[in-house]
Formats: sequence, C-alpha cells, structure tokens
Amino acid sequence: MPYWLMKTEPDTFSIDDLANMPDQTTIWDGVRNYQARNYIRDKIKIDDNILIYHSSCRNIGIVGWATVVRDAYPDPTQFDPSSRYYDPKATEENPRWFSVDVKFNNKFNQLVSLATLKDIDGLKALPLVKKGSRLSVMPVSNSEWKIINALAN
DNA sequence: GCCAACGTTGGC
DNA sequence: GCCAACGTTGGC
Repeated sequence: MPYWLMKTEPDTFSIDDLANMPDQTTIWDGVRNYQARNYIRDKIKIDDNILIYHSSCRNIGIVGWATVVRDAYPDPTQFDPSSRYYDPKATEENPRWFSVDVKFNNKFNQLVSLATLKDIDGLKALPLVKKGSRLSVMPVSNSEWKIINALAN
C-alpha cells in the first residue's frame, strides 16, 4: 500500500484539529503546487496512508498519520472568491486544484523531529530532508515508512 | 523576523 | 522559450 507525507502548518490546521473533526475526517484543501497537485490527482488513492508533518512552527516534524478515505476531487476553495486559496483561472469545467479526504489514524507518542529525520541514512532520498525542498505532498517508500514508525516508538 | 531557495508569472 | 522580477515557503 502506498505511503505519502503531507505538510501542514499547525497554526492553521494541526493533527489535533484533525482528531477533533467530526468523524475525525477532513478535506485536504489548499494545495497550490503542481507537483503536489499531480500526486493528489493522479496517484493518491483510498486506503493510502499519510504521514502528517508540522511545518513553520515551534516543534517541526512528523506527528502522526492519517488514511485517505476519498479519492481526488476538485478543491472547492479554488472557486470561492472569499477563500485565500481562490484561483480566478480555475473553472468548474476545468479545475486546476484537487483535494482528497483524510481520516485521523494515530498520533505518535513522540514527534519525529526534522533534525532526527535528517540524521538517518535511510531517509536521505526523502524530498523533505533535502535542502531547499518545498514540496508539500510527497511519496514515502515502504522502508522509509518503517524507519519513521520505528523512530516514533 | 530574516532571508535563502524555490516556483510562477509575464514581457519580450 | 528565455529569464528577470516577484511572491511564497519554511527553517532558523
């Protein structure tokens, strides 16, 4: 089963916010990067697992994981002029941006910090730890998933 | 808050 | 199609 990692700013939406949602489920909206969009639209499927990463905050790192419960569909915020994610060039007939729904699964007992991730040889290929990488949705291999789960316990 | 690195835009 | 200018990301 494929694995992924998605970034979120906890000040905007944290893993605790996800755990507190009705049915512990939310739309993952606001992705506005083409490479990340392509993963969401074309690759990410129901039952795939998603590591949740907190960025731009005090405690940076992977905090837990969720599971995809709905395949890609047009991100409604692109059509909403009042949304910060509004995109005037997107149309219902020709949407640019896509979302999936994700459901909370587990919060790690301890955060796996970015500094820790950068220190592990088996994680060097992960875009997250590469200098200058800004990709907000990325694939995670089976072995990377295992390493990260081991670090979380 | 700073700023390096990156992705996108738009003039040519 | 190039590339300068701009806006954004995200660690520190």
